[in-house]
Amino acid sequence: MRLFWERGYELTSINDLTRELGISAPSLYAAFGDKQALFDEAVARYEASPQSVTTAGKAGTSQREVLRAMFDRAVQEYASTAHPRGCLVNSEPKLEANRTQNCAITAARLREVAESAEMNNDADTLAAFAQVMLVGLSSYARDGANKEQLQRVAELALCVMGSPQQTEKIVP
Amino acid sequence: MRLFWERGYELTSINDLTRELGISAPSLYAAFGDKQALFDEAVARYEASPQSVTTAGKAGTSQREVLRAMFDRAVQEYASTAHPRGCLVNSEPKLEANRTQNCAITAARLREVAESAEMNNDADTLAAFAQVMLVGLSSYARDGANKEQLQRVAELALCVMGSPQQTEKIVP
DNA sequence: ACTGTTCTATAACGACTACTACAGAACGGT
DNA sequence: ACCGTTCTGTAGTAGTCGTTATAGAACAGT
Repeated sequence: MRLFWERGYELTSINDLTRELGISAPSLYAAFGDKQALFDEAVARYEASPQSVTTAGKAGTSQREVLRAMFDRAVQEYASTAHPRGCLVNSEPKLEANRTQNCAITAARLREVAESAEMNNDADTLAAFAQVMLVGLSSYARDGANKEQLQRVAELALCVMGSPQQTEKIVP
Repeated sequence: MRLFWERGYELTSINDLTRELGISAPSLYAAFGDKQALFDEAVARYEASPQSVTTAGKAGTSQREVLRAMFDRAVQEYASTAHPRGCLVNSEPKLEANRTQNCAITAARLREVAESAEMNNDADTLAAFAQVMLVGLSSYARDGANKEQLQRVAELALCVMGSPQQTEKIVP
């Protein structure tokens, strides 16, 4: 997972993988099938991580809070030095289907928390905007941006939701 | 340029290039040096194109108009079917330096048109936000988004600048 | 101790990579 | 018509790619 994450699919060779895993090629093929299957398992493991941005979207009770939770998680994770920079899914050309699905998941989540005051924000467009931000932030982190730089951009992006006071839930 | 644009550097082989150009490998090497040099020339040609997003940023007399011009151009170009989807520079991992430089160019342009009413928007952060949006939009287009989808996201992104009336230039 | 199974590593496969030595064709100048 | 230069294609370099056939080691059951 780490190797695919930092180099991408094409630039990660079986040789790199066997050296890193400490096993020989036939063992790798016996265990995983082929390179694509190993990659699929790595991606599945990545997406199942509790640190994933998608799972962060489950928090929050308003559209703004959902986006904030996702952006905060992205800022935290994409700039972390504990693992490769950026996002595996949002950086890898082979993972178009995953990005599209994540976008759909976000749109569904946004519809769940939609309030009358924010209904003017189309959930699909808002989810696409969030996905665009995440891909862009991942690239920005890969290009060397630190956590503070990511934070400022994410903060600015939240302006599309208006000020927090405007969208705060009004309990009757 | 077209091949690098649609497949990226690593996935474009000399064989692909010679077949497309209709010349043989030795001629290609005599003309361009090596693969990297040919790639550099292709990127230079791409960036010098009058359709480039960077040149679009030269228009506009306010920070908002500069961003709008860039986003409009991105929407127009990234979803065009006249050439590969998305952006060569913003999709290619090898071109980190180009992205960083484009970000600096945008920041400088934003400072030029800065007005007292918008000085609260830090030009560097705003340029980084624009760059993040462009990378994200490029990925979105590559993943299959059409012009209308890009347009809606770009429109939403402009909300960070407030409504047009607020930032419109006030002639004394 | 012997057998059958499971795991591992060495070594090789064919196909591809970027790149180039060399030979022949095409060309302009005299 | 001939020579020298420039260009082009054929063919090949060494290396890497993903993948696998094969042979030996480790191990459990009888």
